[in-house]
Amino acid sequence: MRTKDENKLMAIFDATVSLTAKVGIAGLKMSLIAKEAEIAAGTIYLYYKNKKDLLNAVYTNLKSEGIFSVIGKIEHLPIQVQLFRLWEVAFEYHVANINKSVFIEQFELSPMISSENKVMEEDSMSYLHKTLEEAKKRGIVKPIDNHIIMSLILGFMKHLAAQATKDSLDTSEDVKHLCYSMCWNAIRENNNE
Amino acid sequence: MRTKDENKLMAIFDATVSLTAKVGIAGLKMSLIAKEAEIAAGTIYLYYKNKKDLLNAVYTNLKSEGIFSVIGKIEHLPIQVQLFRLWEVAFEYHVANINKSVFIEQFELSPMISSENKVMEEDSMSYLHKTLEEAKKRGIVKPIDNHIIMSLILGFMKHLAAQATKDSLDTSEDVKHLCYSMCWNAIRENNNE
Amino acid sequence: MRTKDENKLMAIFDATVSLTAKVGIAGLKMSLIAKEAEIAAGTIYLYYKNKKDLLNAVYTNLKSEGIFSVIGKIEHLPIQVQLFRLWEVAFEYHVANINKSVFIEQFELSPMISSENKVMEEDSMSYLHKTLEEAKKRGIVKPIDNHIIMSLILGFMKHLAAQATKDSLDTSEDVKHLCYSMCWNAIRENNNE
Amino acid sequence: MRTKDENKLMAIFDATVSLTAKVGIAGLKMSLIAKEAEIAAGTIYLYYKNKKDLLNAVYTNLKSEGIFSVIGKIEHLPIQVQLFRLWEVAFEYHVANINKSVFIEQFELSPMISSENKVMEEDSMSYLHKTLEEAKKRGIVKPIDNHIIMSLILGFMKHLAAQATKDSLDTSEDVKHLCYSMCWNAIRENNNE
DNA sequence: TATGAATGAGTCTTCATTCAT
DNA sequence: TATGAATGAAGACTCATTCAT
Repeated sequence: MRTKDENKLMAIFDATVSLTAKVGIAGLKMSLIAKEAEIAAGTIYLYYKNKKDLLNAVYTNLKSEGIFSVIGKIEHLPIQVQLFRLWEVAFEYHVANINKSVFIEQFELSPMISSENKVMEEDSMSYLHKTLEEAKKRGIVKPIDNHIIMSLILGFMKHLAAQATKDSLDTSEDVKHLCYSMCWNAIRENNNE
Repeated sequence: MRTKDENKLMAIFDATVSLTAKVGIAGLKMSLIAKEAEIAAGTIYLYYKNKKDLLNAVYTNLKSEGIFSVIGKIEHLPIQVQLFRLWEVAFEYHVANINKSVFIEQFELSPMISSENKVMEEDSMSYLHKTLEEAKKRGIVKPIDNHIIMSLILGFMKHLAAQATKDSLDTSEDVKHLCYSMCWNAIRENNNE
Repeated sequence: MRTKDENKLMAIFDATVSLTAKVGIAGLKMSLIAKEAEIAAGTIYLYYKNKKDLLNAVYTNLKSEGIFSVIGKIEHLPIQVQLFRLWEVAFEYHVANINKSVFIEQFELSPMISSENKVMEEDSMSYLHKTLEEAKKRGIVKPIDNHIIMSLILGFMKHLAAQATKDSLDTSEDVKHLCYSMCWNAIRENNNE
Repeated sequence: MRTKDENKLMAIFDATVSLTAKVGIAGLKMSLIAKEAEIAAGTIYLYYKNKKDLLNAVYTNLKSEGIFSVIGKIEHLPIQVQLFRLWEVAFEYHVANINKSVFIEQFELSPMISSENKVMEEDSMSYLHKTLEEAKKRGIVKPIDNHIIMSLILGFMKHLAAQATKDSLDTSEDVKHLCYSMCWNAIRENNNE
């Protein structure tokens, strides 16, 4: 492995993601990416066949990046605690990587997305999916369609993360607990109303 | 003489919004807009100075379009019912107008947004804002920062609306009630946990 | 003859000439001509087949307009006086009609000039031409090629007229006499040096 | 890497001037300039921001190009001889560079001229200006306003140069002497008439 | 491999001309 | 006949990609 090359590849990758968050997919120019990555425009073509290829490679990479890969063993914990850990990890990922979320969002609607990527299913959420199913089976969480539950959790999370970035909102431990408890109240069984 | 056709303005407007949802802001070409609006490319320039102007006009218009303008008098209703009505109207708007949401999202990050529009504050939500404050004052809703509450409501709503369009999810009356109750459980006081 | 039409024709003609002097042939737009002539753009096409036709018609007209048509009988006068009258008339024409000179100059180099007009010979000067030949024959004027003499006279005249317009130079009777005497000294026989 | 080619700048410059003389400012297209300069259309934009900039740069350059910069020391010569040298140099410049004169003339009336260039004063003539003043002071040249003298000299010169190009007139040493003597007779003191 | 000047296909935009009124 | 909105061909300009160094 040539370290030099790996660095350039990484630089191009990072430049692409962070620039998209700055100028949008419509403002993303090869020359800009090159400048951000501190290389020459022509150099990008030593690593990627063309712009479409570059963007699709970045996208594939981001999509297959497991959000929960950092999480340790948690199966032994009470399911409610498991859910909190998952939520927390996902939230922290979103706050720390809004650029990635933005890139994904922008790219998915762009004309450059390949047909393979168009059908690509986000699977980093399957872990959460399974845990929710388990919780429903045990009667801890209401038997709501997972699409809806995950819309609540992810929609809330992404929106908040976006706000957090834009308006530099506070994302302290307290806020995280509060937000999680909101989600929890929304989906848990027995709100005894 | 042919009289200047107000419909054309509308057609351009609609074409711009729906095309953006179809091909993204990066794929939005004047010639495409013209074709979608069933006019000649040059005609657009009778109504808008250039592409940037067109997009900014569409954006301004969408942003100032009051989501809640359709709502009747509701101040006399119990605040919980008011909140449901607001939620319902917003949700229905989002489902019916995802294209608009998509356009706004895409455009806000594009290099074509004018500096005036960059600072534009969405004010169609002030109604919801006020009602939430009132509810908090009365102790019906938890004293949570409105940014967070609205992130929950809007994030959830937008995500669900997007899903609904993409995967043609069901958005029946039941689903609406369910989703609203989830939101409500998340924010109401007295979940007696 | 419909007076109405004649007026419009004239208005278009005048607008074309004066606009060219204002914005140059490169800035001459049909819409501008229409506005200057206070008619609608489409109306021009009732009188001229297209832009090229209009400009060529204006050009032909200007070129065949005899500068000396206003001059009375002068053959009986001494040739020196004849020459002065010719010079004076030409000068006054140029000062009063710089726009026309400008149009001719600009149009002759434009891609819109027709091949017929390209070969068109300015014949309004033939009168001057003949008189000069006569003067040379009589030994009053030096036997210099008419091209050169007329370059002196016309070049000087046009340049001065252009200056006069631009810097609003004085063109009093005195100045005219001075300028003419300069020309005269340049071409007359017997400067006994 | 290909090094930025100074020749290209020159080629664009030359192409612009000579094309204007060929097709007029109204026929001047970026694609034509590129073809004439034997480069790609896009390449022009590496050197100039846009068409307006290119033309104004060419203009500024031409205007500040000192016609008399080639002239050697002549102050020690009799003023009459100095004047002849100046005239000769100017004439030769005009004959050799009609394209430049044509460009200047065409451009000054075009809508693309910048406001800075609009007020730009031709200063390459200040040398001639000074010499004329000196000659008038010494009583060699008639005390005529310099505007007028220079109109005679320049108007004559430009007209003749234009004729020379169009009708391939002879511009031999003899012709130059003849023309200069005509100018001289027009302005010198003591024509003892 | 790395560079960035050069290229030219593809957009945006203008404006002569048409056409419905 | 007169209008000016609408058209679309043509020209300006951008930017992904190539290529000489």
